[in-house]
Amino acid sequence: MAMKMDENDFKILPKNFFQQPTLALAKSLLGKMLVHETEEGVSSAIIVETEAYLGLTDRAAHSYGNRRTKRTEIMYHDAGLVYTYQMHTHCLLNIVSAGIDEPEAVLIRAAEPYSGIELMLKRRPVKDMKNLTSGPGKLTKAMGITMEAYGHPIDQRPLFIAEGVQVDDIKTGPRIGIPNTGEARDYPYRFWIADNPFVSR
DNA sequence: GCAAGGATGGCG
DNA sequence: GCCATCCTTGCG
Repeated sequence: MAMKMDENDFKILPKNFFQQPTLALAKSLLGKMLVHETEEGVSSAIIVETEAYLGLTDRAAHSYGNRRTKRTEIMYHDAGLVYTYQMHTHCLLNIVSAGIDEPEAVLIRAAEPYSGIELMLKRRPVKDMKNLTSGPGKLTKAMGITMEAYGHPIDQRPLFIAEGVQVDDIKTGPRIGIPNTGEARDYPYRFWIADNPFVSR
């Protein structure tokens, strides 16, 4: 009988993994496993694209200029908490980074389906598999991640990040979709795994 | 109150 | 490249 994958095989990354500088964390998250356990089942995907948002001085960040609102409040708290917010009709997933009152975060932009693919296709039917999780709104839909995740510690079930695969070739470039943020538009705060087909655009 | 504007996705 | 869509924000 063949070995079967189950949620117990995932090695959850501890809280201190998220306590590193935001740019370093954004890179470190590439190749890691994003896992969500729900009543419908378990789905997981390998993170292949991230973006860093550096808070107070980064005009593209929601917390730019110390804008502490109900929405951004969680960014001012501990590294490793989930910052979800709605963009148009979608929920976007971020991991809070840096220290208390340093409102920085890493946006998870794209992932490669790993397990629970049937379940993900049920949540988000697509003809081409390349479309399943190749964008920040796509991956949350496919993995059943909603605004309910706001404030959740990402080192705990049912939504967590685990050890994944070795990554050797990381690409860097400007972030996506922030045209009106002055010079911040060109900051090289976007990271992705070279040649991975699930990277957005 | 209300208008403006997105860290998007899908279609042409 | 265009637009549907809907919540958050800032201002009146």
